[in-house]
Amino acid sequence: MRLTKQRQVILEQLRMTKSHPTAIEVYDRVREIIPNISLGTVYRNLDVLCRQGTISRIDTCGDQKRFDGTPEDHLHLICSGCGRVQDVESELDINVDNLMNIDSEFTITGVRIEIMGVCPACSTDRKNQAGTN
Amino acid sequence: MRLTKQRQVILEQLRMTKSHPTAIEVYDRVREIIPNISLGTVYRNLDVLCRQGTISRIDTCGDQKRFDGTPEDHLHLICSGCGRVQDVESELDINVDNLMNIDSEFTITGVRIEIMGVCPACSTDRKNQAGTN
DNA sequence: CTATCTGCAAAACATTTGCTGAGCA
DNA sequence: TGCTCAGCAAATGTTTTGCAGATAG
Repeated sequence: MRLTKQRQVILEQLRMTKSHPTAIEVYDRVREIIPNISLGTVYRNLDVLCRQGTISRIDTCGDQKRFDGTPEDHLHLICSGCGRVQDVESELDINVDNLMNIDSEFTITGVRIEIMGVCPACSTDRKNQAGTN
Repeated sequence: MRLTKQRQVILEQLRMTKSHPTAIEVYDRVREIIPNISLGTVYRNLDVLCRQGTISRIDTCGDQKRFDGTPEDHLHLICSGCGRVQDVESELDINVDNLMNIDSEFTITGVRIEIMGVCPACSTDRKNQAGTN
């Protein structure tokens, strides 16, 4: 795998931010450094980095996928309004018992747990909307 | 809200199946009864029925959304290969403690829990692929 | 040198929407 | 009869892909 300028900057920008940007948000950040990079290149590199395990893809947060520069195991807090994702710092005490008792033809591989919430921006929107009713 | 033939058949087909079909799968089933129904009508009705709470939408199972005719609270088992969704019959003992201890500017509203697995069809695919390597 | 990668543009795919005519209540 | 709804087709938004030229190793 070649370390191109494009791939380098994409990974760097993803690691630099605490947010979990969409492909287009990554594109916008990277364009400030490589103005003529193409969106296709961004998508292709995000895909390669995911396969490699260098980054991870969150595809449970709405219509656009989001990318996470730190694939280490941690919980995500997802805004149900806009899909924004935040890492959860706090430890969460979750007991998942009798997972293996599930009766199905599927091969069980694990559980997916995500915290749902409303981000400050969407919270404001909701209040304003309520006011105009 | 009017009870059109189209709306009636869409809901009926969704309730009739244990699978959690995508919009296009619903469209295909309904077309056997109303051959000239349009895909737009299917999407519009699925949307209305979701807003109403009559059905529910699962949008965490891949690129296509899936629809569930029984919106009562139950767990989903999702195939990580193809996104197929199955209801989980067994009771799962899950303790989620200190959810409210999460330190964030988000307003926490709940937890989303899904069981991940591989369905029989994808399991076979995987084996075949391994064989050809 | 050459296999991999980029930029560009077009294609693919799911979903939404505008419009006009149809049909439920 | 009036207002909601259906069908059709075009638009939208995200992501993927084909191709020809550029470049890392």
